[in-house]
Amino acid sequence: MEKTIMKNLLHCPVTATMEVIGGKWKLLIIYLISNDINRFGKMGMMLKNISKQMLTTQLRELENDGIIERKIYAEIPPRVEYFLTAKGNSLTPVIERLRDFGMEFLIPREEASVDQLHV
Amino acid sequence: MEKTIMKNLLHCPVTATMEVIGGKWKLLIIYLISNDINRFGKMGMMLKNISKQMLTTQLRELENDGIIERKIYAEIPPRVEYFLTAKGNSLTPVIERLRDFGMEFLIPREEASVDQLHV
DNA sequence: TGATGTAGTCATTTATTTCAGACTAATATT
DNA sequence: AATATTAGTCTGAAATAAATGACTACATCA
Repeated sequence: MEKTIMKNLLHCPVTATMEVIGGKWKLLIIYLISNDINRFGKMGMMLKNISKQMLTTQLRELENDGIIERKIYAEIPPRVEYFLTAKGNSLTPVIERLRDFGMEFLIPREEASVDQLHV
Repeated sequence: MEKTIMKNLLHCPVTATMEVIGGKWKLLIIYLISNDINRFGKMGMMLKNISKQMLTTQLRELENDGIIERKIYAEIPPRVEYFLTAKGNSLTPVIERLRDFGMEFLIPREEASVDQLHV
C-alpha cells in the first residue's frame, strides 16, 4: 500500500462532512433552528454554557458551509434570524443515523429524549 | 420553552454518537482497521501526522466505547491487533450517510475517493 | 436625560490539546 | 555483547481553543 491515503483523505467525503458538522455545538444549533429557535439571543439562552463568541463562530462557520442562512432585518434594536438551507436540511439522513446508532447502542431506552424541546 | 434542553441533550443519542466518532482520527482509524491495517505501527505510518500518544489515546477511547477490540499476542517483540466489534460494524450506516452527504454537497465528483486504499 | 434591548466585535487571559523526545521490556539476531 | 523490534508510557513544552468582560450602534420607552 502506498502512502497515498492521506492525500486521498483530503478529499474524503466522510471527513469533509465531519468537518462541517463536527464542531462542538453545530448539531445542537441545527436542532434549535429546525425548532424555530433561530435568533442569536434565544440560542444563547438554550445552549447554557456557550459564550457569545463561540456561538458567533459556530454560526458563521455553518453559514460559510452553506448549512444555514442569515437574515438581517433592518430594525432597531437589531434582529437577525437563522434558517436551514436546502443543503442544511439534507443533513437529515445523517442525523437520523447518528440518532439510530445512539439509541441502539449508547442510550438506555427509557432515558432517551430527542426531537422534543418541551416548549 | 423550559431550559430542559440541556438536561435532555445529556441523553441525546445524536450527541452521544458524535462523542464516540467525533475524535479527530477516529473514523480514519475505523477505516484503516476495516481494511486490515490493524497494528499500531502500521496505523501510525498511514496517519502521517499523528503522534504515538494521540494514536494510543484514540485507540483506547474507541476500545472503551466498544467500537474496537484489542488482541494482544504473547510474543516478543510485542504484537497487538485491533478489530472492529459488532457494535463498531454497526456504524456502517452512519458512515455511509456521512459519505453520501459529502459526495453530494462537499466534494467535486471527479476528485472524490473513498474506500480505496490503493494497496 | 438616561436606561433598555439586540447582535454582535475585540483584546486579553485561561484552559485544553497535542507534540517531541526520552525511556521500557524481553527475546532473537549479528 | 550490542542491536533491532514492537507497542507503548511519561514529562515538559508548545500550540490551539475557548472564556471573560468591556465596548458599539441606534431607536424607543420612562
